[in-house]
Amino acid sequence: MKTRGRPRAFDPDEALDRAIEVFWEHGYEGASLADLTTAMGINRPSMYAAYGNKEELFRRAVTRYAEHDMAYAREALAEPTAYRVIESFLRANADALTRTDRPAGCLSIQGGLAGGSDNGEVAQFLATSRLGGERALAERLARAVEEGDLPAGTDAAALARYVMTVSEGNAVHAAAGVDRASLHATVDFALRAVPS
Amino acid sequence: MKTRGRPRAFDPDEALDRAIEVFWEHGYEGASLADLTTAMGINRPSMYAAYGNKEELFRRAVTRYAEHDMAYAREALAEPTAYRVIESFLRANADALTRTDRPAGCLSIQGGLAGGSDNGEVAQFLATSRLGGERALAERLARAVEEGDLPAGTDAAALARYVMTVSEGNAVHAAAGVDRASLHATVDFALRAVPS
DNA sequence: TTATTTTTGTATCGCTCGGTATGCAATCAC
DNA sequence: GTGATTGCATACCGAGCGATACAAAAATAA
Repeated sequence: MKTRGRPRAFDPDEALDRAIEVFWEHGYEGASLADLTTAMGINRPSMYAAYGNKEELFRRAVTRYAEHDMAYAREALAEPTAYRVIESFLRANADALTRTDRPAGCLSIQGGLAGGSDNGEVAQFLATSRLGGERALAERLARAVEEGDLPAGTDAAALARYVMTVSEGNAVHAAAGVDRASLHATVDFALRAVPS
Repeated sequence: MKTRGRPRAFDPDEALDRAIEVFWEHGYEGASLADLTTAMGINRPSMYAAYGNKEELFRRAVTRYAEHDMAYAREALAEPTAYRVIESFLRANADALTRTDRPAGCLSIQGGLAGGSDNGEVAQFLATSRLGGERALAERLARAVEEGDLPAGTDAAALARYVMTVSEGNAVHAAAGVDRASLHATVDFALRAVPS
């Protein structure tokens, strides 16, 4: 019942990867359907049939981006100490922001900070997505406080927010063309603030 | 020769302030001429006569924003020590990002990070504008190194970039609705990294 | 084969966008 | 007053937007 009809001539995940890059470079509003479908190598009706509409395509793109392009964030949480969690995250982040085979910066920030023509729904979706990462980091750091890995009384949520702030600031810099070494120099400073 | 003809019925600077808020909230692309002229209280032809076109209006808005809404940045540079320069800047920045009488966040970031339909000219203009602030701070910090106020060998440019990174990250958080106290908590952490 | 189902390509929809042409209103020079 | 000059208001332009209608194409089911 699923194999009937003309078979799809493209790989939805691969097409999604192309869409990710377009959204990444131009933002949600700046990415037109013409840009998107051209990059994806499909026609408009195929896109609508496969993903629904532009906003849904974007949400799927962001989801896939979070799972694949930001896998380093989840991996960093597995580091044994709070300091190494933070360092691993910020280093991998600085590298990811300056990959030569991908647009500079971070989709979840470049996608759209301000509420565009819609009532900020896209921006809010992205903000919620980012906040999810921050909460995960906060939980990991709270565990570190419990374990005595971080000084007692350390505000894990605030420290997590600080780390994410540095990461987002680096994303802004990367989008502006700042190079990898400079981002790592920023990380060098940022790490000095981590309690030991 | 200037007082001939029908007098202008609006104050260009005040109208510009209204335009600033629209760009601030919706970004360059998300702000339509209908939004802008409505907020400015003028008709389309009046806008074109007074400012040229949408992009020119935006550039003037950003310029005025930098001069007025970010005056605290220049004032911070006048503080006597490097640490107080940085603290003053980050504190005032956190307050400015969460003013209740203005949109949350920072125009020069919300205006547009990604290159939209144009070839990223607006994003580049904003990036250059931000970089100007970073350079001014770097020069102030370099002076502090010379004066022995910062440890010899301190990389003033890197420290300035770090401070701006925190400020930009806070702007991203503020745009997402994070409150003032949380931004200051981030500043608390950030200041620990400043060499003394 | 024939009927059914799904995708594809083309051509187009209604709408909103940034930008303007045109005529009227308001002021100054004389 | 009268004419020149400038800003204001309406109505409109071509272009590009996101989204679709429609029919040909390609597969399975019978």
